[in-house]
Amino acid sequence: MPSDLIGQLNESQRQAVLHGEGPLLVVAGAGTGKTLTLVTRVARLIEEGAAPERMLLLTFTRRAAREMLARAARLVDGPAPGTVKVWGGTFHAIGNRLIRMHGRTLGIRPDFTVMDQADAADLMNLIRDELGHSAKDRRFPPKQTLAAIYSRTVNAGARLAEVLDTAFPWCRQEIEGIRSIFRRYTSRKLEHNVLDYDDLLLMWRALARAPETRTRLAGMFDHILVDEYQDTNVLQADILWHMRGPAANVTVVGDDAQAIYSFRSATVRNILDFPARFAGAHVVRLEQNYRSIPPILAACNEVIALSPERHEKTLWSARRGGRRPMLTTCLDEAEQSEVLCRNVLEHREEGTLLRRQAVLFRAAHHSDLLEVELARRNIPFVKYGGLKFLEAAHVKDVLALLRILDNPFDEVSWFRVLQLLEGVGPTGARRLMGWLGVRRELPDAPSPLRRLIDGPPECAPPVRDQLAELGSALRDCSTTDLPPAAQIERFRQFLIPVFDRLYSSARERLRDLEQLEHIASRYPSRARFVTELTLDPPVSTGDLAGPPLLDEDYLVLSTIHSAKGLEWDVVHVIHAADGMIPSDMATGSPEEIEEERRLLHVAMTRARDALYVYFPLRYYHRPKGLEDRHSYAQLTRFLPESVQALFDRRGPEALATDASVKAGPVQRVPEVEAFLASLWD
DNA sequence: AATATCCGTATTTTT
DNA sequence: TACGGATATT
Repeated sequence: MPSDLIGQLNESQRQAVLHGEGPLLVVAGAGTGKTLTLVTRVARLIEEGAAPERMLLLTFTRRAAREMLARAARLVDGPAPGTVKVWGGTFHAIGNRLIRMHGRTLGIRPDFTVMDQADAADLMNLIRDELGHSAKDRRFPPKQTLAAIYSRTVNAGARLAEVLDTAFPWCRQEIEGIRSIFRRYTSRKLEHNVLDYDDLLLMWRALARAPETRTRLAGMFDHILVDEYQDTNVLQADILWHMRGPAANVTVVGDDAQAIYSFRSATVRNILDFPARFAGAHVVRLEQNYRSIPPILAACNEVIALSPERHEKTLWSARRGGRRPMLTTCLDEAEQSEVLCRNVLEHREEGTLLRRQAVLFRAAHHSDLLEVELARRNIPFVKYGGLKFLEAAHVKDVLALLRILDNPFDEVSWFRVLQLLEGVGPTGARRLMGWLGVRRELPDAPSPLRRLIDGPPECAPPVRDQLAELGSALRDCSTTDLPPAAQIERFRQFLIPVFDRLYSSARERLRDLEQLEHIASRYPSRARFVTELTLDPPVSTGDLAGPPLLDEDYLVLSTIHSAKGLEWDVVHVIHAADGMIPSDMATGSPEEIEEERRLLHVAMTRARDALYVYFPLRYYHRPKGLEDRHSYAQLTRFLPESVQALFDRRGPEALATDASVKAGPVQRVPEVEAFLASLWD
């Protein structure tokens, strides 16, 4: 390792990089060079002879893992071929790999399919119907809620009753029904060779604990490094504990002031308890911020200082000068979009590329209006977070077809696919599934896929013909070794008439399938493609059809959650109103509110040179309606006077301009009225 | 009995 | 926008 690399680090960073054997906790505030430190540590370990293929780098997203490994490779000596052998990815992605390698010991076949949360919800729904909880006499939690309750319970390792009490009190009376659904849900997944997200962690932990495999797993890695440790949950901490190996060379990096994933059962206790659990852990704190100019950092510090919890760091800036952040009060959302666009373009004029600027918001739909305005002004953008490509109905349709080929006993996929046929609804699909034998009664039952291909069942001719079509599409894709892209192409042919019948925007949806085909062409096998798509879906949706070309400039729109770990020169935080941040879905308990405060802190600390916070005064309730129903919002409670004092302020423009120009309630213009009257009265 | 269709509503955040 | 619920249609 070139010594000047070490020389560029500050004292704390150097300590973290040079730390020898044993557990290490790096408490790293926002913008303190956490990634640089982690990457340099990886590079140094390799330089000193650590085997890359015996290192594991766990990050929050695959994107982060890829980026870090690429940077580490550059540090070692150019794009070193050795570095890419480092195991890197999310807990879920690594779990997926390990379970495919060693799962047989637990009775899991290596060709299992992975369900995303929407699939999990669909299976819950299927079971809910079976158990008769869909009766209308009383309301039972809807499928997404069931999936959410399940996931939270499993990840927290808590009793169902407890989780219901604390997080889902309105479902408390239904606990018996929920329990019976969960029981069947669990066994059903095993029978059908399907794992959900949570299983990837559960089974990994089971492997790491099982007498037959635990030594092998704990012996796989000499070094394990975990990024964003404050956002891991109990299950993940357990996994780390069991995987730690004899030397316990475990490095975790995190910041309790940036914990924003408690809805996924993440707990800051993991980071707080790390020194106790991993005895002899060395602790390093990074407090020097290299990212933001001092006035921005001052505002960020003040926001988090108001948190009643103890955050033992105060960040100080290594940079000088700069302008204070701007708090802009807008009349309404429309004005917010307008002012924002102007600011964005102004910065671009001054030389800040659009992609060095980001708009951050609490919930995915908060940018809806802005997106319209950006499109109108021809400002290109990419949106991260929110509805994913593969949550769109048509993408799920083709994915279900692909899944059936890999796992002919995938109930959820059959249920979806069969309902694509005209004249087949939920009931018809269930009957057909019975005929196909999708619910595997015997361990070595014949494949439903074979049954369909060999000859359609006795049923009404229109359905039978469509089944034959479906069968031939499935056969074409299963018997030859078509590459994944060609299989999608084949299914697209099958889906053209289906989409025309089912969806109003059939053409756009079919275009999306071409997009999918394009993505698939990068994958060697269908199974790989489907799994990787589930674990690491493309980020943008719909009409944007794929990532913009690399040399194109685009503004970044992102939920605050998806902005984690990233930075931009100019950051715009919109909807800084109570009810948005904190979301009024999250004001139930003090803990929830504190998490919302950290969320705002995370958003603000993404900014390097300029920070804008926008607050619309007025919200309209019926976007479509003609009536002018609106209410007035309060500035977010996280920006009280003491924090506002650190901002420059700009008021609502419409009020600031000359009073006579201000648009009142609709004006009467007699001349126009008279003209119109002449046309139709 | 099953499917199609319409309407109102509520909608966080992610692997 | 997608879901659940209710009603209309086959």
